Amino acid sequence: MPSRTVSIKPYALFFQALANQTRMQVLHLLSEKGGMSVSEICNELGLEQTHVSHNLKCLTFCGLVTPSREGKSRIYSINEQTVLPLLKVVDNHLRNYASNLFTCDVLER
Amino acid sequence: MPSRTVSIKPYALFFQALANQTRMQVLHLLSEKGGMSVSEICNELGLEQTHVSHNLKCLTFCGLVTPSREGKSRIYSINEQTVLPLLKVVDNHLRNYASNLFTCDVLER
DNA sequence: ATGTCATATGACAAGGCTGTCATATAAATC
DNA sequence: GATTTATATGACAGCCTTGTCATATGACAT
Repeated sequence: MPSRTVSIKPYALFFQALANQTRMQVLHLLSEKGGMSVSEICNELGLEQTHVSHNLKCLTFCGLVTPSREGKSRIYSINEQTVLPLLKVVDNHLRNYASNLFTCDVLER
Repeated sequence: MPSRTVSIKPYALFFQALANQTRMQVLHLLSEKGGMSVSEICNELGLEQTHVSHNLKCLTFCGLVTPSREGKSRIYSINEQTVLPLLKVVDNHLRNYASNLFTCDVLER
């Protein structure tokens, strides 16, 4: 039995939100170009609206993006305080310790 | 079509390695107690050996842990350079922006 | 209030991941 | 080299996640 029980599930859930190409694409896009409406994201990434909306809901739920009304549109912006340092750590990791991830489709186990 | 195509897949794969309770438990454990053999990890977490080995392979593949022989055992240690800052960012995020994740089982979407 | 534009929601099939079982390999001791 | 101990690998059923389709809601203008 674990000697000190930290609640682990929230961590796994949080990372699950990031473990998806579409959601990572959205985060990268928003982190580079700032707030965007759903349809702008769709156009930029060439993805369907419902597809993007579903994934934005997931990102919103995890506090990674925040929507704000602007007329009929909803502008989504990233949580810079979290996303920017996170991407920085991962950039560094991929470069230095996990370059193999660039040439594979599936996780080994 | 994306105006600037960054390779996104490696990011998603990397986070996928973290999007699992067992693997998060292992990372937390190793980050607190240092290097451990597979059987020690099993005992600490109360998990089956094959289960742990499978997940250690995944973590190793992603460069999050590194094994080293010690007699018949294999000692696994975390990549501190990545894991510690990563957990710090996420700790902070969960506290400030995603406390809802503490009381849910499934990601909303 | 009706129409239109923008976005969200619900449901579901297809595919992917997880944990477990059975089994293999690797190192050390006898 | 046979045995024991420690860990790894392969296969597979069950579950979860994904993207898509059909449809609903919300805001604005007429």
